[in-house]
Amino acid sequence: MAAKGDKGAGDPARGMDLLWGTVGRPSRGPKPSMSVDRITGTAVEIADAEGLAAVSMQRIAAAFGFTTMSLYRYVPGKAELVALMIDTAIGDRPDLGGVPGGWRDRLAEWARRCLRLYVRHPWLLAATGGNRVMGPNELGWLDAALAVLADAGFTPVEQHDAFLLVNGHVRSVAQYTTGADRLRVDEWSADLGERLRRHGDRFPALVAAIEGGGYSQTTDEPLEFGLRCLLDGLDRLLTGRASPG
Amino acid sequence: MAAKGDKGAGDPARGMDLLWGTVGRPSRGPKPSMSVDRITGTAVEIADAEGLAAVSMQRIAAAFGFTTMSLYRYVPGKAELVALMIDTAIGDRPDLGGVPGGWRDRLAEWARRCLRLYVRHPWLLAATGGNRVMGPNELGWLDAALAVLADAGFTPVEQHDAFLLVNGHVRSVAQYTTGADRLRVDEWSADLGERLRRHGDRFPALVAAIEGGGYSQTTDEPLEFGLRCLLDGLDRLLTGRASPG
DNA sequence: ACAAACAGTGTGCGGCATAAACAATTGGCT
DNA sequence: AGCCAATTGTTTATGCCGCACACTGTTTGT
Repeated sequence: MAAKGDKGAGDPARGMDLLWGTVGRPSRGPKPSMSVDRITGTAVEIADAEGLAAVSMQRIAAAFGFTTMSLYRYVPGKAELVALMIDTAIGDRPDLGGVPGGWRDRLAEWARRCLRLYVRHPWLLAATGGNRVMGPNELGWLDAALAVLADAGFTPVEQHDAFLLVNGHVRSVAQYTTGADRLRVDEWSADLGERLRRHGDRFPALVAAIEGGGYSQTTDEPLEFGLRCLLDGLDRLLTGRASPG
Repeated sequence: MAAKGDKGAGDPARGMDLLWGTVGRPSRGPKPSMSVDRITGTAVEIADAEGLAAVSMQRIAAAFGFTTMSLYRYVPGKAELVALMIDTAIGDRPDLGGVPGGWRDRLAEWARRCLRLYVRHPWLLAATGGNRVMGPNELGWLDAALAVLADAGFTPVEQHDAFLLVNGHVRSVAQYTTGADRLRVDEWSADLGERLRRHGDRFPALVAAIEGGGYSQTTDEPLEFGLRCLLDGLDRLLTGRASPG
């Protein structure tokens, strides 16, 4: 008889407890052969190596030599497992205390470390695509950024909007640089170039830009360009308020 | 015997021809009951109403009263169909000729219309997540933005980086506002609030920001805030170059 | 000693994309 | 007019996927 407050393995609310590490281990019963951490860890390894699509319950279980269904003794479902993967890959909040300079340098450093995360785990972009519940580590990163912005003198709403802005830029650069299916893109890019040359009059600005210097090749250049613009704009907001004359 | 230049229904290179409308209709054989346009159209309708996950070959075929496999006579595979859906949903390039004001106003108008696209088709965000080949309509939107930036006096590389910046902001705001699985989020948000209150010391800036005014409720506010910052930063780049004294 | 709680297995369902072989239809060419 | 080749739509089957359910065996509190 399960009490109404129970959180069995199949309880969807257990996902939050897993995320926050507040899970009570049972006393009776056989000792578990695996653990949520080890399952999540191998899932992240698979995703890092072969992409998020390669992460299936069967694939993870096979890596342990167990059956697929055994995983459901540890994790309520795949959605919860992905949430765990995300928070694991994100890791501890960045320590921006030792960053020299002002709030601009600290926020820029936050962005650079965030981008490094997306580069290390290319699947993170797709996994964090939709609206979802943030885990403690993700909240930690959010808090670190908000702390910098609050210290700089922005209001709560401005902190929120500024975070959305910086985070969006990092994700945009990450998407531009970390190509998941580069192979198929290369396969078609020749065809695309051909068509662009044929329909050049339909895309004059695009053709002109490509011929006039193309696009950035390095990862850092687009990130730093955007950061400079962003921080300049945010700075203008602050200075305009400090000296309203 | 298929010649080496042939593009049958199963040929993956046919995807590009479908995207660009350069497809030769056969003369022999029965008259087709469906068309690529109608298939793509209903696929978009399904995605608009029930999300991208609801779009399956069987679902589309059932909407026509045909079998699943019949679709493969028109489309090489699902990936190509999604590409067609994207370019269909994006639609014709925006006409920014009639927008009063300078390049700032035109670029802002581009961003607003782009956001409207994501609001109208919430699945577009996820569908355009990874690296992929852009269709003619998407290239048109890109060209429209590059034209504004080129006219303002930015170099080709700057045009590219600035586009990445603006586009990223729009996508960021779109992700924040258009919640796909809002239900499950709401289901957990109460639990999250409880945990935030309990672990408040771990996220001081976050708690302070929430208690001090929360976050933006409207769609427009975060978009306009970010746009102002972005355009200010871009403007500074131009004016700094015009008067280097 | 016994029963409750738990771990891992086996089986099976419904859904997904898609490959292959097939019958029916149509038009170009002789 | 008639044939053949090209094309359409169907049938059938394969191999994935997440996951529900019933079952066996193990551990531990009482």
